[in-house]
Amino acid sequence: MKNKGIRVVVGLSGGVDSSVAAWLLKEQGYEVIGIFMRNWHDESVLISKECPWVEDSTDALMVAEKLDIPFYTFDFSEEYRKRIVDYMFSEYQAGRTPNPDVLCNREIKFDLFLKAAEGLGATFVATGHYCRKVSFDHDGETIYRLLAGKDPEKDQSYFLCQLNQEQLSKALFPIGHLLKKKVRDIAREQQLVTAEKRDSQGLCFIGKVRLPEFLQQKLKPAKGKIILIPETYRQVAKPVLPENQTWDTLDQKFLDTIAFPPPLTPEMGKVIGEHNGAHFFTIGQRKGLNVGGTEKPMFVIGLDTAKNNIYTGLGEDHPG
RNA sequence: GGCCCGUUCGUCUAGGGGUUAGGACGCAAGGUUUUCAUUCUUGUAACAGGGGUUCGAUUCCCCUACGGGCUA
Repeated sequence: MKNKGIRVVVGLSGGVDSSVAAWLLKEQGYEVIGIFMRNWHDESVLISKECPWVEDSTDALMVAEKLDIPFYTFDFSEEYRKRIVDYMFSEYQAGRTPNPDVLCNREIKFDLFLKAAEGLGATFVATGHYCRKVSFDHDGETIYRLLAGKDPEKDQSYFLCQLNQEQLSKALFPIGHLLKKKVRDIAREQQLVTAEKRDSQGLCFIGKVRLPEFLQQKLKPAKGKIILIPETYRQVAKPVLPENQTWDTLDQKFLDTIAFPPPLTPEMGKVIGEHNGAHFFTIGQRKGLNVGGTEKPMFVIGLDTAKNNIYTGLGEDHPG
């Protein structure tokens, strides 16, 4: 049988996707080991009911039993805090919006988890991500390329964008070529307990949190100004492509002026409210400003965590 | 001190003798989304106070309070 004797460790989250991924691998003849990771212990930050991980780990175990594969639990919570959560705090502190789950894949699932899997003698690590991997030869070297999942509604390739070739070479994504509906159909056919379970949301391994409350573990609230920038603030015209230049030949200076427009300043607008800390907000955000009475909804268009200012604009088509 | 005008959900406002007092923004709860957001759906909430007139006042009249206009 194809793939016989090739050992694969699959991360079982307790959801449908990884359950079906594990089943597919087994069908394909691999020697499959299921691992549940628990990387977060503080339930108090969660929005919904307590201890979702209990149910998740039980479900993962039941799936493993159903498939008749070995099952273990790993705990990387200490490293998860250091590498992912601390990074989140520092990015928000700096007024930026991090993507912890992208980092989580690079640092946890395809680093610590991958190494642990290799320790178990595995050749590959598999997950229930909706994305695909292809390979081709270039100068005698095998190059791996990450592709979007086939289901356009569920594509998760974005979360794996920071994997390097080494990591990618060890990765398997068994459900990337399937639609979500098909995955659920398989789960039902195989009578996996996770078949009807709803999709998980929020931060991977943590869950759905109220961001400002979560961040307050480390970041202190501080009153600051909300400044409304009028739609007419921009004096600079839209950048025009210089003569006899194409997008490929543009010099760095020109690109920089497009990519980094001059920062917003308080003088450009007027103070219309107060907030509890610019580092709790993100550009594009609408909710949470607590300013009403405007004709159109107000969005965050800029953050200055040094001055603790939030810049806002009205409506979707504001130049900011 | 005299003569005018205004006061409606948290905010900006629509209405004008019988309305479920409408909308927008905010806020809240759900749905979508394995980041943060976005988005969708539903919901919450008001006639400044006191007297009249009237079958019926948020609406008309008077007074009080608080804001804007011409005048010793």
